Amino acid sequence: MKEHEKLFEDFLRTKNLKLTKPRQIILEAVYDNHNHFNVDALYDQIKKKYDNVSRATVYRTMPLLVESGLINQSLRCQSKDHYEHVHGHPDHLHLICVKCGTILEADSINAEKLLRKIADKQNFLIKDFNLGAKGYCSDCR
Amino acid sequence: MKEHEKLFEDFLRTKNLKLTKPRQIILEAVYDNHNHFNVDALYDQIKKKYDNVSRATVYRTMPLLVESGLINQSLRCQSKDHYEHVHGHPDHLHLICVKCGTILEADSINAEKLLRKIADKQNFLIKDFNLGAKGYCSDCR
DNA sequence: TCTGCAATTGAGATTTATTTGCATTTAGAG
DNA sequence: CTCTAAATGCAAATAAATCTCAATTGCAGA
Repeated sequence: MKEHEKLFEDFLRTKNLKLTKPRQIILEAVYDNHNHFNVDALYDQIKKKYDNVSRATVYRTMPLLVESGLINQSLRCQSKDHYEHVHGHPDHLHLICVKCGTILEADSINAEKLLRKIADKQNFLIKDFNLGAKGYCSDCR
Repeated sequence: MKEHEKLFEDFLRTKNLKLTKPRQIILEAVYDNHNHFNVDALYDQIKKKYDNVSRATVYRTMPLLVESGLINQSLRCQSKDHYEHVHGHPDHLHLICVKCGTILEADSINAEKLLRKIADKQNFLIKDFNLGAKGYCSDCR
């Protein structure tokens, strides 16, 4: 059993919930995604391999995955909720309390550096972080 | 004319658009909100003072306000698009190119410090920043 | 001030995302 | 194997966001 599956099962157990087939399939699909995704895309992806997981189940599973800390709800764009799974990658680690759900930030990570990285790769998505000042960019002034 | 109104008008002019009554009313309502809001709430707020601005116009104006840099689309959501207006407050400054729309981050701001501040005030909302690691919080271990 | 045109609007219809109700099925403890 | 709570699929219901279109408005130029 993969680690994230184990983690999810542990989480579910704490709430008297079960790791069912559909939930396994959804989790697997989530982990096949290495970028942002929305429920619709995830559903399509799942439907290619299995044809018996309903959209409603996917919708019902997302909040559980978020609460478990395995995925984040990332930006909402195009009128859709977007998610991304939490990698083992240092830049994506979370400080999540698996007992009470409390998440604390890691003090060893330089957030500014990370923001720059994100900014470089994805350009303007960093505006959602509320850091900034108005003006002109070098190309425009 | 208030400063933000002027800024919005300038922005609109660069796109051959006009600062109309409904847009003024919407902008005013946005600036009466000192926290997050969604279109629905904004619409209700407007309706209390004026009864002739349609929901469609509010929806149509939001992207313009975002593009102008006067408001952000915020991270928080419950299947609704959320916004907040950009204050003059240092923690909320944006580096927005008003010509081409390019936004650059301010290098003098310590993002980590800011993240901590946000974390302190709002607790777990920082998870949207994708910084973290799993574990237990001091209360739980 | 008047005219013409592009931009804008309101109202309602429409599309799309998300949630819910319910009968049926499933997981897992005993 | 049996029982029960949890989970599912389907379809219907909500709710959010967008679009259509006829009517209106703002503004540049005569």
